[in-house]
Amino acid sequence: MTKSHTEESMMLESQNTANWTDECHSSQDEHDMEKKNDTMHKDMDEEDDDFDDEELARLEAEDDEEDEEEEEDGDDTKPKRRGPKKKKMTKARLQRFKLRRMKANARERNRMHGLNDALEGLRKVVPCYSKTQKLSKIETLRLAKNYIWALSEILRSGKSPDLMSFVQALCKGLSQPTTNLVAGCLQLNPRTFLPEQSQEIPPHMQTASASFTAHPYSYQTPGLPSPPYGTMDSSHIFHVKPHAYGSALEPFFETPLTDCTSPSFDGPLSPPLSVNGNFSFKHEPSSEFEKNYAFTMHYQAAGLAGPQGHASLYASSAQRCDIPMENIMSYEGHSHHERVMNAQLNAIFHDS
DNA sequence: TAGGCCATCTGGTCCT
DNA sequence: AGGACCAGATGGCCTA
Repeated sequence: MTKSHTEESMMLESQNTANWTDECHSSQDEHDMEKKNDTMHKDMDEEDDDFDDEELARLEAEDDEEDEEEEEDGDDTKPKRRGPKKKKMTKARLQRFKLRRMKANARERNRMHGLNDALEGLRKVVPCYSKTQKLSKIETLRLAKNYIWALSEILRSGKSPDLMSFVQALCKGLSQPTTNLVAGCLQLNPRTFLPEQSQEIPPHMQTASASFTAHPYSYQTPGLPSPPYGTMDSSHIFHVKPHAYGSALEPFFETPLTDCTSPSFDGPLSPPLSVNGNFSFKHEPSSEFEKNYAFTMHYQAAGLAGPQGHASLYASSAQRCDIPMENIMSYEGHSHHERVMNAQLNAIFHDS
């Protein structure tokens, strides 16, 4: 503590801690109560705000009176102590301290709520949003960082990466469950693109995705904690309706296609070609919505001003879709977000 | 039951 | 002096 002792800490020093906590009816009790009833938070916060000024003024007044009493009580026989005078822990001071603490707690709660709101906003704009299985805070930040990096890499190079390397970049350093979640959102099998799982990057990716796999800001996460929910069963991931091409898009990457109608694949993925069929719709967009919901929608939904460049960049490609929309998205019932996201990816891999 | 995640409280520090 | 920010501690909830 570099600052001189605060009044509160001095009081604490002079008080028996046990008595202190008894008198203060344990802040943890308050904490427990709060946890049980969320509405109580708001009540508490409001109470704090309403109560404070008046009460504080009253307590200050009481405090002054007691200070005067203290001075009168001063005993000349006792040796004078050096340093800051420790004020006696009066009832008024105790109350005042409690009051300050309550105010500080309320502020801290609000601050954290604001932080969480911001994080929730971030969750909504990273390419994997599920209300039922929310990304953890740390995973949200990691995914956001990867996403930013991946997008800026696209801008920087002016080239579209192939889907695999894009997803690899997104999933860099993410936990297995998050990777599965991202894969689920993208209708991919994480086994097919995760070096950690598949051990090696498929040869066709080594050339096409050099810049993407060499993540300059990649952080090594040795011993990345394995979350308790463990590996998601693939049945959670691939909620794709039966499809003319097979049961899911997963096989697309195990038996890659050059296009939708001729399921064969050889040679390296070149960005535009490689993903052409995978994120395409079979029908022409029938509505303005379908034509335009690409990136602009994404940003609008997030309450952000959509970057003009992106909007125009991605708008056109949404019209090249071949695959029925309803077959694209079905994960966890969040089809809208996923449609939007797939449209973005679709655009990314079409426009170069 | 262990471990991960989270919300909250708390005291310290810095800034205005 | 008071508020913002931060990090440590704690306990609850949830899932494997």
